[in-house]
Amino acid sequence: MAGRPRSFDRDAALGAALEQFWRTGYEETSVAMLTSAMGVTPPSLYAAFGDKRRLFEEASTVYFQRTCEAVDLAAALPSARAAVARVLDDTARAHTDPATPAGCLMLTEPRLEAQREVLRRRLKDRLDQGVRDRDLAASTNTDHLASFLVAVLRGMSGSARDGATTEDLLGIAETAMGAVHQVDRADRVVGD
Amino acid sequence: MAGRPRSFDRDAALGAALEQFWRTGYEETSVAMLTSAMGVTPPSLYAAFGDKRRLFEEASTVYFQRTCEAVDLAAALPSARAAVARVLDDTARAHTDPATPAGCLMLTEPRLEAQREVLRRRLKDRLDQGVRDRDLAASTNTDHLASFLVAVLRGMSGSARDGATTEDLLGIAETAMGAVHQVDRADRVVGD
DNA sequence: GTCAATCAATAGCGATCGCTACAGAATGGA
DNA sequence: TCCATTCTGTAGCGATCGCTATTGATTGAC
Repeated sequence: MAGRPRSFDRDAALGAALEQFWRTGYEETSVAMLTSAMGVTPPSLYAAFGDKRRLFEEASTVYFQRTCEAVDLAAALPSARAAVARVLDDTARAHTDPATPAGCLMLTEPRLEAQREVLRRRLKDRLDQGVRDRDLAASTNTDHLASFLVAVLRGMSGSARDGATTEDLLGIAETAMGAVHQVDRADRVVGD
Repeated sequence: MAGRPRSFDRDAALGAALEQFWRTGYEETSVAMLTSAMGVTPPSLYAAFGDKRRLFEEASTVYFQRTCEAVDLAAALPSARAAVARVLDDTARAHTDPATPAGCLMLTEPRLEAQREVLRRRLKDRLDQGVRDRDLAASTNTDHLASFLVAVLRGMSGSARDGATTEDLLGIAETAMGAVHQVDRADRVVGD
């Protein structure tokens, strides 16, 4: 029944595929690049992962779950403002980590729109909680603010791909924080 | 000396190429897609524009000049804050204009990094002028603010490609404005 | 040891990639 | 009119694309 065991570590190969997709994006990554990065021949790749699209989906799911864990960790902070600051700070550092490709696969890859919407939704939920906790102004438009934050994160990812440094991204993050508790100026003055 | 005249309008063909590049990006746009969009056969394309890369450069230069004109128009507004608001508002509308592809070629295409840097520089110059005019706080970090604005514009472009509406982008733009004159909170309170 | 099952590697499929050789059509100058 | 020149379209170049038929190697079950 049981035949010859596979000669490579599936998880390690998946990780290598993720890094390649991360570095060059879905369309620009050829199967030849993947097999080279994974140390696997094409038939093994297709036997283990189906096809290029499914390999990408599996790899991007790993990536997505990592991202969600980081966001959940930040969301656990006591105030919405602190949570947002943490997400922005983490992102600035992660996007320029020399140990990984620049930028963020989830924010850069066109076909991961659904994951971006999930991220947006999580941010909005945390902001809504912040409004209930009264650490954000009651008049805060959390929809706009969440979309704004995703846009900033995405912009940071693009800047990182263009060669921005950690300090550049931290500057963007710090500037973006200026928009977080100031959606309604009357409330801001009162609230402070 | 003069041989057979070309049978197509070069500028019109260039415009069609621009739209195709705008819609699908450089790498994802094949020469076959270009010839189809331009109504021209491959040899005519190569005779008139050199090769795919040079055609892209010519088309993106047209696009870049249009963008610069719009930014210069906004920069002519009396206050830096008004200029930034205008750029954000224009961008929100342009990125969702049904007459053109969603998003912005200059902000989305990886190989147009140099143009993004020029845009960033123009924004920074206008912000510096705003500091000199005292309509921005003296402590404003115009480098960070300019990088932030490019990141937001870029995020808006990506959101538009994901299907965001004009209203979505206007919400992002409005939220981003909250970060413009609030870089230093002490100055903000005094200044208002 | 034998066999069924599962893997790995070579080699190459049809399609598309960016690009061009070639030949015919259309022009202005002599 | 005839030629040099330039454009146009067909047809196809070599390379790469995503993917797979085929074969031989390696395993556990019996």
